[in-house]
Amino acid sequence: MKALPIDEQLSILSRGAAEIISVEELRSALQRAATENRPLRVKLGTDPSAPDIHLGHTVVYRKLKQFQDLGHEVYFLIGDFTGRIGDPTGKSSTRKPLTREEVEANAKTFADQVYKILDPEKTKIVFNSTWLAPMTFEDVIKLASKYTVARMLEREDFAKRYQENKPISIHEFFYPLMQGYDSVALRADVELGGTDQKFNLLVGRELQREFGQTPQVALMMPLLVGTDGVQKMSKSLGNYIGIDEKPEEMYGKVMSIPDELMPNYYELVTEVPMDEIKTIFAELAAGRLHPRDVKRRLAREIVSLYHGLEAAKTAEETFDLVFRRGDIPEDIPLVTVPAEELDGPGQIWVVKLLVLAGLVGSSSEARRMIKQGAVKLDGVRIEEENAQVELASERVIQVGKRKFAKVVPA
RNA sequence: GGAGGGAUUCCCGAGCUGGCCAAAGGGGGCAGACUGUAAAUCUGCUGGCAAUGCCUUCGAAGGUUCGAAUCCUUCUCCCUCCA
Repeated sequence: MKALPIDEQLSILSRGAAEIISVEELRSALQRAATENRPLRVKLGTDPSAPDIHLGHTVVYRKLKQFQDLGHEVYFLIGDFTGRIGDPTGKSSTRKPLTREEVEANAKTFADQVYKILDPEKTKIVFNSTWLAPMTFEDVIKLASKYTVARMLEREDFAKRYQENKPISIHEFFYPLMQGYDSVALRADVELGGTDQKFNLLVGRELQREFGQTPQVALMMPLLVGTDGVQKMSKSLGNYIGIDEKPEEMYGKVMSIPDELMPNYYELVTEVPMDEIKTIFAELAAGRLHPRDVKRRLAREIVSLYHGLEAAKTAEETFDLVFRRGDIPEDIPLVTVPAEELDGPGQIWVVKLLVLAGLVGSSSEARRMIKQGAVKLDGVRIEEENAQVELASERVIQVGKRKFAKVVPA
């Protein structure tokens, strides 16, 4: 393994990290790996439910990739067993166990998406049911005996619930234990996770020590803030940027983040070198760079990571066309309007046209949009909700700034 | 086991002396203006329907009434206190 100087490795690995427990241990682990010519075993655990990877997830995946680039091995752990227990949020106490087929299907989807970032050659996908399922009740008791209730209650959400007299099921205590035991089973040298995983990562260290292993280094990455600029990125909050999204969509979403988020995004989800990032923001602060251009660059960087440079450029052009000049994008859905929907030769009611084009959810919504001046046909605003419009040949109808459809009579 | 409180539209939360309730207010979302694309700000909209009317909606099912989110009965679920 041709290793970079340890300090250089450390600086790469520390980029964006919220906390490393501890930096010194990481340094000696890297040192050990270099002298013994043995790659570090880097673990990341993930939920087995259907994956749909967004930029938020990629923060940790990028970190894993950095380990790979430095020659280390990644263990991408799918918590298929853990998933049957339910996570300790108290709410979704029990989940349906996934079938073997579902687990495998999800694993494949995961792999497809994760390999957009990770190097398949250096990635091992593992399932924790492999070692957790065969454990006997006796094994479990033994494992449980290695941790105390007091230490469990250090975990913030447990402590809070305990204090507020909210129920904590015994089985929830096993969640951190299982995750920790995964580290033992994998003999992990490093475990990555979001800051919300701190407690679990620390349990891993504790258990490894109990089992006579060198405790793993816990490397925590911050949770990426979503496009709303407030809450963490998550699919259910709708403030996410999926890595499978179309380039145009992705570019637009990046452009919509608040300016304050830019440094954060540059650091966590692009490959722009730290030095350069510092320069960019120094220039920005000095007023020599326009925030818009800094954000354009960010959007280009992100889109090209997942779709390539060409697609990023095209997305940028489309974006400029639509938003800066108010033109109509090139690639918009074409909807054929069936003849029976027409009211007369080449005539149709706008409201109906909007519904058929799929630009609004109901005719009531269509009326509202028209009243608010959001509807344009070939760039001309429609003012009257009962308007009949001509539809003899292809026309472009638009709702708001970004919803377009080409409509054509059958 | 006993006593009490609650379930309202996407979310939180008023209403609950029966009609003026498609249901206050806030949040979120959407749209318009402004911009740099955003953020911030201001304004408007925010159940459905070829629509100054009609239909469905206030945990579920029944009932009282000309008329029920509002009153009665049963049921389901949640919470608090006592044991």
